[in-house]
Amino acid sequence: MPKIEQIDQDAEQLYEALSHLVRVYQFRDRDRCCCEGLSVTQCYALEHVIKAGPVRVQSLASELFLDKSNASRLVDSLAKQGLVCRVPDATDGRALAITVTPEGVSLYESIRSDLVGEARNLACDLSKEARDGAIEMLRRFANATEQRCGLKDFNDDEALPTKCC
Amino acid sequence: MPKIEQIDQDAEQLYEALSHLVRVYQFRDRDRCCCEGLSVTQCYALEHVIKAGPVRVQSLASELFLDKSNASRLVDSLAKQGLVCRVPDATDGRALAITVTPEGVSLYESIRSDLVGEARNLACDLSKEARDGAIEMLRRFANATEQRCGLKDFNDDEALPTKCC
DNA sequence: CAAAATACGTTGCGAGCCGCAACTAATATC
DNA sequence: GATATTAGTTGCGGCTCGCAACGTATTTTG
Repeated sequence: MPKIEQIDQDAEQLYEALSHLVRVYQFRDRDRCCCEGLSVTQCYALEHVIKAGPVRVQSLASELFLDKSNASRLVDSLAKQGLVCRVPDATDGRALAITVTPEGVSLYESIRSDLVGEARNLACDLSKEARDGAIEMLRRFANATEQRCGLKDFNDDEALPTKCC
Repeated sequence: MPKIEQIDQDAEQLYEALSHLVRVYQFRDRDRCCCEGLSVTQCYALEHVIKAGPVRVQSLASELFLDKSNASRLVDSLAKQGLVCRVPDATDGRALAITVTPEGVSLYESIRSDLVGEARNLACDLSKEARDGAIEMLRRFANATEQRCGLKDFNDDEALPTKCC
């Protein structure tokens, strides 16, 4: 029963696989052709506007780990394509409510259904336990990386991260 | 027995989790502080030099999906830090053999063991089947994205990709 | 063998995305 | 009402990227 060794071996394979995936996605972003002419960042921005309803620039910035200046420029680019609109906020004259247009919704739905469909095809022959394991690992990797890089809100004022990121 | 619906639901969760993970990694790259002062790209470049032995600039470029000009600049940055060396290739006077220095090896081993250790900690309480599922899904996502983006070598001259990427 | 074509790597250039800082306008505080 | 704070925009410099032009070395061709 080589249990410990088995886990070490799996950890190596997880690292390799994650590493490869991230590398591929870096290219995908670089090429700026994520889907339907949107960059990956634009795609996430659109997603956030749709999911979080009318949204402030600052909310978009923190969701995408961007400076507000770039969040503003990102809104520019989406607005120029008619996917979102800048609407004056009713309760605060300084703020804007970023809203999605019907074109934005339908484009996002199209992208999302493509990608969910791809995930479905890739996962459909796996057992339920294997699929659940994959979902869980993806979440844990994301959370661990967020924490390692100090992105998380520091709700608890514990010791600083031990590593620079 | 809601089998189909279960798979659809899992596919959505896979998409969400992958999406989140990729977003976090995009930030991690942006901050240029992947590990020990190396950017993610530099880290992958170092890894390739170590794994593939003395290597040409062009090989590095294709491994990282980069133009050879940027691969050359990447070698510059690693050489400046004393992690790799440019050695004239014995068999071809035009080419260079990029070799890793002892400092490069030890830095990479340190980074790798940190990340493999993190993967181990994140995966150790999962069942074998769940871990295998995670490894398999990461690989499939990477391959699917490569193919969708037209990165793969087109060994088979089948029809072109149906989507722009 | 000489000339042309090809291959390897470097550098120059412009484009895009990034964060920081300065700015305008609106709101909150006293 | 004066001052401080907040939301968002714009200017700036930095970094990475791909493309194109270049120098050098090799391979191909006549």
